[in-house]
Order: sequence, then C-alpha cells, then structure tokens
Amino acid sequence: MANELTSTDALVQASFLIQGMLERRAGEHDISLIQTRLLGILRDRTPTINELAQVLGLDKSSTSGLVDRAQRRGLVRRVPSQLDRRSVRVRLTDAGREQVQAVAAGFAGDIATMLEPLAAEDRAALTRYLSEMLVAHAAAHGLDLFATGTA
Amino acid sequence: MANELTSTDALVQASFLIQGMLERRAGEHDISLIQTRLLGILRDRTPTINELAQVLGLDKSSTSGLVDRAQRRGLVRRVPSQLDRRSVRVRLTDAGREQVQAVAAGFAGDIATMLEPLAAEDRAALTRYLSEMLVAHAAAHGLDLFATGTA
DNA sequence: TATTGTTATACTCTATAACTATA
DNA sequence: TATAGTTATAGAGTATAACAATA
Repeated sequence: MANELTSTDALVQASFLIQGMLERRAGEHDISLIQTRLLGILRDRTPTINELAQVLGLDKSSTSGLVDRAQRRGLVRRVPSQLDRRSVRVRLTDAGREQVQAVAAGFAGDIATMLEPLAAEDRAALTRYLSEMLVAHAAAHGLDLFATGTA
Repeated sequence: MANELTSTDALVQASFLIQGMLERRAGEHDISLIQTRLLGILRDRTPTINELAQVLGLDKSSTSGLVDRAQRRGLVRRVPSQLDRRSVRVRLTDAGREQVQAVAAGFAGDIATMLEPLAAEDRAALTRYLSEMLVAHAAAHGLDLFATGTA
C-alpha cells in the first residue's frame, strides 16, 4: 500500500477537506458556502456588483442573485453609488458581520485542530510555502491578494 | 500593508484557488466540479450509492441524482449487485474514464505551474506536510485515505 | 422492521440572453 | 454606443420527506 500522495493529490484532497469544513460550519448557521464567501469578501470591502462578480468568478447576473438572497436575509445592503447612478455598492449589515464572524470562529478552530498533528515549525513552514505560492500566483495574474477596497 | 497570511487564510485561499482551477479545467470539458469529483472517486472504486454519498458528504437522494446526470451523459453505469438486490454499484464507463483523465491532465499542469515559484525542496516539504495533515485527519475520523474499493 | 435506492418537491446556484437606466 | 445592473429562463445541485423493493 502506497502511503504517499503526489503534490496534486495532496493539494486537491486538502482543498476538498477545507471546503467541506467551511461548508459544514456555514451550514450550522443555515448559510451556504458561497454566501459565506460573499460575506467574507465584504468584511473589508464595499464592492460594486461587477467587482464582486470578478472576485467570485461569477457572471454579474449570478452575483446579482447571490446578493438578492443575502439581502433578503438581511446580511447585506445595496448602497447606491453617487458617482455613477447605474452602479451600487454592496455592504455588510451588522447581522451579516456577526454571521461571518461566527462562521469564521468555528472554522478557525477546525483549522487549528487539523494542523495540531504537525510540529509547530512545520505548521509555520506550511503557511509560509502556501503564502509564497499564493503571492506568486496573484502577482502572475495581476491580482492584489491584500486588496482593502477602500478606494 | 501586511504581506503575510494567517494559516487559516493561506489554507482557505489556496483551497479556493485550487477548486477554481479544477472547475475551470472541468468546464473545458463541459462538466461540473462535483461531476468531476464523482468520476475521480470512481477511478479506483465501484461503490454503492450509499458509499458514494458518504464519501461525497451528500444525501443519498442527491447522490442518486448526481449519478443520474452522469449516466445520462454516458460517463457512468449502474451495475446491479448480486449480493443484495436492493443495491447497485456505480462504475465508470470508458468515456467517463477518458473524461476524468483529460481533466486530470490539464489540472496537473495547473498545479505544476502554481508550484513552480517554490524551490524544489520547499515543494517537497509542502507536499509532505499536507500529506501528514491529511493522514492524521483521516485516521482521527476513521477514514481510509487510500481506499481502493476492491472489497 | 430496517435498509437501499428512487421519486416528488422546493430551494439555491449558475449562465445566457434580453432588458432598463445611465454614461 | 457602451456600461452597470436586473430579470426571464433553463438547468444543475442539494436536502427533506415519502415511497417501493428487498433484507
């Protein structure tokens, strides 16, 4: 029995595991993964529908519907833009912020538990390598990993 | 500007990035992420609907529908079980195997490109840490990371 | 009675195309 | 004309509940 994983398998299996954990925590608060992701993005940004669609990798119509459903639950608000009256900015409500913080808290615990078997220095190295990978990928694709959306 | 990520952020961002890559490659073959995942599982197993539901973390009814749609595309077959006439086994067709191999090939290239910025020894260490984490997690949850489904 | 799988139903999520309002 | 966003439509994906067949 081969007890080793290829880089691809390790990354894929880890990604499914993490998504599953996130989905389960979100489910505890009766919210979907994509809704949670939406709220997570809005924690430090107030983007337009188009910007949101770009970040999420969705069509603007899909994004509009996503925001509709979040709004119906009182988690986000559409704020009319003064600069361009065609445009709106999507903003987290207090309820939305509480929601995403509750999910994030539980999930952070899951990650901590998952990393526990690793030695402390290995955990740090893992984080460092992933960060390096993500930063390089973002740079190669002209994305800002640390966008604050304050512009 | 803080150019560092927490463990949680690094893992989450990496998981979304990987899932997005996989989804894009699957989309090139007009297939969804979950369908691709189904086919991937079936590469080395011929599980029942219930077993599949367990692995995918879905309800058996959702799994039944998933298999329906894959079957309609000619990617899988339902094989009646001889041991228990209530049960069926889901098996990849030749077309399904071709499909999943085509997606996997493109995707392996994405992963290689993504890992390229890392030094070779760091790539190896990253894979080792992730594997260690996955093996420990599987053990803690009574799962077999290397199940072959030949039973 | 319990289990395996399917079906009916309802909802979320998604894309495409057509539309409205504004630029 | 072009762009921002919404709406109409269709389909995939999901869970719950009820069901049929088999154990």
